[in-house]
Amino acid sequence: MSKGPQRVRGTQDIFGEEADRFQRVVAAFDKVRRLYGFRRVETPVFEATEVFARSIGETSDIVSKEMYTFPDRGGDSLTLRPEFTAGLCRAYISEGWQQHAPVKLATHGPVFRYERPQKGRYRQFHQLDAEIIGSGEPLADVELLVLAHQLLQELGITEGVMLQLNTLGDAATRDAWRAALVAHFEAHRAELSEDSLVRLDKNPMRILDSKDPRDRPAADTAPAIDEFLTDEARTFFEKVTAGLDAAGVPWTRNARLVRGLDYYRHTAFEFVTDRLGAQGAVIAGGRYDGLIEALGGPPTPAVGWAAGIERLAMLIETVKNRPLIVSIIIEDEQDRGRAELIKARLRAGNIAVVEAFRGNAKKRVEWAKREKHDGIVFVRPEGHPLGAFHLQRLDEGAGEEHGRIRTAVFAALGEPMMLSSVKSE
RNA sequence: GCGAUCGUAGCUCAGUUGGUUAGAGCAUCGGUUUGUGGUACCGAGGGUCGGGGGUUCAAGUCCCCUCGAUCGCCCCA
Repeated sequence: MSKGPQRVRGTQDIFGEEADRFQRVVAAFDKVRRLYGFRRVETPVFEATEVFARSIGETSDIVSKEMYTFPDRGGDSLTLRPEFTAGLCRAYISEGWQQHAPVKLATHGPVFRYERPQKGRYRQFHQLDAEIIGSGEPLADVELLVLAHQLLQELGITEGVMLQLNTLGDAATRDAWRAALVAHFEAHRAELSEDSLVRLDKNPMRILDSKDPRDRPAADTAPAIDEFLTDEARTFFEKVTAGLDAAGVPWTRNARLVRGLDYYRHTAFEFVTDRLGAQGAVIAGGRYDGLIEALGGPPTPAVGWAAGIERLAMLIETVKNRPLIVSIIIEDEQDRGRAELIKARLRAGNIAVVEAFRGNAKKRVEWAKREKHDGIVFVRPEGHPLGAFHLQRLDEGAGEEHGRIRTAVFAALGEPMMLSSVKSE
């Protein structure tokens, strides 16, 4: 189409109402995380490649195919963060945050994955992230889930999103279950899809949630993890579910919800919607008690989740209750001084004021209407018999709104008679 | 990496079985009427029809390649 540089694939320029919704998600998260005592942290957008490679497993082809990795000038390999967790764990180790343990952390920002874009999926996208590092208590899992639930409530996402919950058990449980799964699928090798035959070697648990109908019979008859839960693991999961019930957070068990990497233990969960096509997970997380140790730190239990800001933003309504905004229109630049005074007073009164930079009065009126401003303040010439300005309200219907803009503008402009007089209704 | 659909002015789109100088609305710019409760009037600028190649007397319209978009598969830390 047009010449000049183009947006690179999988990136987005977020503008206008979409940007407002994006910001609303972030604001809600910031509000809620404070209510739970999560501390805001900022970590680098890139890390040594090793941080992510070790967190994901060096053998995984995620590392080679789906991360933005590049050498810096000194020859070190760096990687744009594909998630927050690994970087936060690195910081926990390298910055001595162990002294704060258990520490509750919240952050948000861009993350990067080299993937094919599709609905709700970008190469640079944005996440909210909450982690509790240094606590192995089921209470920590519960608190994160209640926090996530409240975030959705805060955003008005009350329908069409369900919390799916599972347990992966402790290390002993996981190993036993995995072995049983492999044995089961090996026995049904002939029935599996080509994709699942590959999964059998690389990531057998993923066969459980395969979308290929050919895999369903074998997947549906696969041994359930419950048969392998140790007493400790079972007790842990029961405490989590009991906590959710006590907090009034609805959930459903999804025994096929799995995590491929070995350091995941116990709780795994996703808040899932059917409103976003194939990318249905809006908040996902779990307990990763083995990760920090894998990164070279001390054995440290931890649990956390991440949420896609774009996906949440797609689920919320247009921002309502925006602050009042008025257009100011002057007819003659000679009135500039008075106009600036009025603008300053309105803004001091918490009323947003904008002024079209060009066009005659007619065009400016049309612009204000098009932009759906709440009103127009016409600045009158010096000595005008009807006063210094005239307020025209542009709001639709809503009688309450009518009064609101009038009251607010007159209050902000203070003693209107000092500016001259104000036209009454 | 794979598949399907799509790609015409800044934006949203029309463009008949391929046929003369490619259209509309909105936006932009200019002017008229004006002096104000979302649509007054007139006019103008703006497109090598994503890019390249091919078929044809003739291609926005057909074929191939390429790039991009959308949705899905794989993957999903």
